[in-house]
Amino acid sequence: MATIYEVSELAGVSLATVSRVVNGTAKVRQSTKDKVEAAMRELGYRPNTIAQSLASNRSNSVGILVPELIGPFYGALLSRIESLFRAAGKHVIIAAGHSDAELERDSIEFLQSRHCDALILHVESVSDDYLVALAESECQFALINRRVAAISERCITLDNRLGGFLASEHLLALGHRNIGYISGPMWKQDAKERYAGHQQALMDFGVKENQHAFFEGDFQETSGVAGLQYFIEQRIPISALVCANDEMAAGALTAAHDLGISVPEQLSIVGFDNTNFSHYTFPKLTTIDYPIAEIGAMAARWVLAHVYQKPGEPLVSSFQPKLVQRHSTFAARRESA
Amino acid sequence: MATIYEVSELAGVSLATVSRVVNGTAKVRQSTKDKVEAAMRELGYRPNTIAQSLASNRSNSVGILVPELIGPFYGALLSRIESLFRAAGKHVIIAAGHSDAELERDSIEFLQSRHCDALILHVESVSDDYLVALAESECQFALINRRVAAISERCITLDNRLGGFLASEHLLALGHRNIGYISGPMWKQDAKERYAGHQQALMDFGVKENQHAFFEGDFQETSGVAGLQYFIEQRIPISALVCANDEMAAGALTAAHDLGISVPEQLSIVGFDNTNFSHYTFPKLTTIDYPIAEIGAMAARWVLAHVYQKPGEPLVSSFQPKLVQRHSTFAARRESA
DNA sequence: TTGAAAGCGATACCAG
DNA sequence: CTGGTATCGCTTTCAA
Repeated sequence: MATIYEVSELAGVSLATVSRVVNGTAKVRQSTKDKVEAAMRELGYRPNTIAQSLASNRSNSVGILVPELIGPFYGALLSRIESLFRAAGKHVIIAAGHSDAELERDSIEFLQSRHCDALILHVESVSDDYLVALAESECQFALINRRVAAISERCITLDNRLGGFLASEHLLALGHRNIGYISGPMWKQDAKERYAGHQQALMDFGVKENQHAFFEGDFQETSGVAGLQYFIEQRIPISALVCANDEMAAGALTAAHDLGISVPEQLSIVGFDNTNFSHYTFPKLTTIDYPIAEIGAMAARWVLAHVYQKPGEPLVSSFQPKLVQRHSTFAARRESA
Repeated sequence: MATIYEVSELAGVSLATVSRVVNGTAKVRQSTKDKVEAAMRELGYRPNTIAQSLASNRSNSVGILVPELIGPFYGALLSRIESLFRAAGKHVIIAAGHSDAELERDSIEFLQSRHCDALILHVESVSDDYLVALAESECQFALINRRVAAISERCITLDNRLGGFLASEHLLALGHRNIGYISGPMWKQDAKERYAGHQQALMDFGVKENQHAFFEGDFQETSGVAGLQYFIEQRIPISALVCANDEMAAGALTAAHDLGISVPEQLSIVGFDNTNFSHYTFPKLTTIDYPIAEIGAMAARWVLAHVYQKPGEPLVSSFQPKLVQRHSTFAARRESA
């Protein structure tokens, strides 16, 4: 591979000049520029990104840390982020944190050791303090799906509370009064907020929450089946069920089939996230749309604007979820029936 | 961040010596080594990977090119590959080719410009010749899910033909004789092979293929619904349906529900891939397991062995799919009934 | 076993 | 507008 040195020689100009035409960092006379470009073409020159990074102290790479690479959720995020950065000539380095504090810290260090210009973090286990400290070091990063007050200008989130509210409001409006709730792990911020939204909706409709109609799951399918089984065994009377994500909703749906409970006639179910499989279920899942790809895109724009000085459309830091009504929810039977 | 220079000064040794203890490239007296390590610890030294790359001409990064980041399939692949390389101190740079020849080539160039030490390619549109030429350049890469004779030592594949065979054999053994087939785009190698396996099974059972019971889909859910609709409209009599992937099977399942066809009683359906949502469907999908994560792991091992001289377990280049029997298939009704 | 010094391929500052 | 040159942080001969 040709180096900048060979190009400068062939074009009969200095190293510095070649660098200028490559980067467009300063004015160069058109005729010189032409010579240089001809030389570059002739040699098939392509700048060595590694050398560029070392000299410029910028790696043109951004690190992305998500909980999992597998599963229906983060793919959409990564996909969007990758294509945006790709178009900007940056590349993404991807790591998985597996919702484990130590692994998350490791991953961040790993990404930093790779000299990423910026990070996009979707972390759940690491403490707020850690993130604040990280922000105080010279590390540039955007935080997804988590709001930390001290660094809120870097946070891009979904209004999870509103999402939880919408899910339950939908059911309440349909006439349901006995609503079960299968939550995510309550140590996770989003799980907590979604649940808070649920409670808010109950309150707004003047419905008293049945403390027993709550089951703490783990966002996995299996806890969806466990949750529904629990409610049935405990004879908790419910005509509707909100699950804090689609996986658990799918699990509950399966359990309902197995228990001979027909959905939505006997039991309405609503999920959360609108993952790609939510319309593969039967009946198709009513759920809350989580615009994860948009959020990823926004994080990418944040980086482009703050780190690469490429301002684009204005940044928005909070997104609104909305209800996607499909076939797993149904009007409650009249009590008089 | 401390540099190697500062470490050498603090430890009272030369740059070269520090480099030696960092890389273990040569014997260093234990006492010197201790001094150096103490100094490194004191300064929190971490080598600058960019400088290492420039000097050593190795980037410790491997590029992964897959068709899509989104969707249920490649996440599993990426996940496994990432964790294997991470453990080996390498990082992965990920790009998407979107099944488009130009984009695939672009992506490969992009990855090369990033000076990846090796690539792992899952490409479908680029020609065999291109890949052979690429192999003849100095580029190191492993090819996933595609067999190119001239470079077969770099190929890691699933026996798609066997998979197609197993799917249809299962149905035939269940007594089905009118079997519809919804294939992937026939220009894709895997789609062709799966179909060939299907034909083989029919032949083995002495069943004549109904040419009209074939529908060419595009591996997307929508073509699954289109396919089943087509068979029904054309009044092609089928009691079973094999779909060349799970997405299309899920689509066919949905269509069956909508058309009032009960699965599996009136129609058995088998998918292919065993994607993570295949047990969210109702009934749960019988399918062919595609050990995509294992295949990814093998590709990673190939790279570790061939590029980084870290031999591990022996390499295998072809994987066997197997049938995963769930609830979407059922014995054919006796003809006499 | 250790040190000195020459790169690796760019960037960027300082003159001219 | 262009050239010279120091520099980025590390690896890798070559000698000692």
